[in-house]
Amino acid sequence: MDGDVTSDTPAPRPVLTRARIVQAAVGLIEREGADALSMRRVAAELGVAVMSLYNHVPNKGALLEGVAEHVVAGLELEDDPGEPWQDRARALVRAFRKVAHDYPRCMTIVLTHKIDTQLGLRPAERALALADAAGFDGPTSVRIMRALMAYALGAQLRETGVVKTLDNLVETQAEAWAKLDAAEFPHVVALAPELASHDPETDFEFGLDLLIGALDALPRASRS
Amino acid sequence: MDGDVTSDTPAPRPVLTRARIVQAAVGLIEREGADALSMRRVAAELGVAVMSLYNHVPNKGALLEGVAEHVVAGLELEDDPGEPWQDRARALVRAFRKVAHDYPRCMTIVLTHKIDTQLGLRPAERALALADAAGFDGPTSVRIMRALMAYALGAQLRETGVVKTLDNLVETQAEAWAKLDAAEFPHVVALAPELASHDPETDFEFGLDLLIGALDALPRASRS
DNA sequence: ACGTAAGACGTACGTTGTACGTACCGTGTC
DNA sequence: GACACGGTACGTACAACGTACGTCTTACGT
Repeated sequence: MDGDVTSDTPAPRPVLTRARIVQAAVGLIEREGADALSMRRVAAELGVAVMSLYNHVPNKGALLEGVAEHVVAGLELEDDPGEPWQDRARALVRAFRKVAHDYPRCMTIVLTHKIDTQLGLRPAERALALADAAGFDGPTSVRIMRALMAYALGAQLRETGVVKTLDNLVETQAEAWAKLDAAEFPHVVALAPELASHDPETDFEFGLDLLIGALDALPRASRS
Repeated sequence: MDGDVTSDTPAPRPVLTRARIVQAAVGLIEREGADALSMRRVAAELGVAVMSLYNHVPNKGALLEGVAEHVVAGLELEDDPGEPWQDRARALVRAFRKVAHDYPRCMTIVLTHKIDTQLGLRPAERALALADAAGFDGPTSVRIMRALMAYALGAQLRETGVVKTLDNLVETQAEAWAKLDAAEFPHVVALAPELASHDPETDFEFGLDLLIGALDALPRASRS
């Protein structure tokens, strides 16, 4: 009566695999935060013993790398070389924004673990391709890529709250505002409402337009 | 003979204080990495028992916040309102670069822990002040601050190698280059030398000039 | 001189990552 | 069909971790 379990569609549950482990880890992190991730919790999530995980993952660090890999694999990088390069650049940076929004609590791990698959190179390739299409020479293209990456990264960190410092405390502790003396932080106090009201979308696009506009104004060999 | 120990300059060694604990933690992190930090190691560093730390720090999380606080306190934010705002903006963003260079391995912690002192607001205040000086209105100033922060953050993360992913693997694994097929990553392969040769200084300034130039070109109420 | 509060310390508990040995199970090879 | 074998699941065990709790020493106000 249990013979048909071995059909051509084996029930995915009992089969333990690296992909399933990573997925469970990602789910756990998104639900309870990166601190809550432990090999025991992941094992419990999958209904297996702790050490069974080590048949598919050498250690916890490798699991975290797997998580980072999984997240960047979620980058939707469809590209239409026919479009103007400005729009392609926007789409690229926005793809970053999307994954960061989809996996907010995984971002810490993505940022602190390297990705040794070629997946990590896809964004770089895209950025270089469109810089090339825009008519920039090699070295400049590399710098453009790095500047775009830097902005995409930083903006996303701020928005998802991975970076707790800087101006993020603004919205959380309303009572702290009272203790600020306007003498030391006049502009911060004066612009309190603007600082408190988050409109990440336009904030993000503002900086993005700034950068792309600057790139557009840059001299280059061939104009489109 | 030990009476003069209680002079006006008490020997800093035996006196256990929060500042000394934080400093030891920072030193340990910079020497051995953030993973090596543990309450026991810090205590050993200071030659005290583990639980003695808890008289000055409620828990490890608070210690990490202290570390983050210490690092941002190192921001050298001298400012001359007389200078053109472009130069002031450059100085501000470069201050970020400097601390990130001074405490590279602490950056992970700085980024993932909030700072509840007013120290965290100093950069924001500076950015808003110079945006104001440049003649931008309130909401725009806030956006400018956020864009500058985003770039400063992202650029520094890339440079210090906190972000292991993206294009950082490029320089480390020279053998990986061979496995890249030029069909999938034509631009990456073509620009390999440029990608490998790191000139962080000019990379950083390139993006910074891009941003500030774009700001300069932005319409605003009062021109300087 | 004495009570009191603060700080340094030791012990102990629960949780973590993982090294190691064991048991099962499907797949060639005779 | 019997059998050895490689891969996988599992349980046990250990060192290191964060920290709650109780104790002891010490400095100080009275």
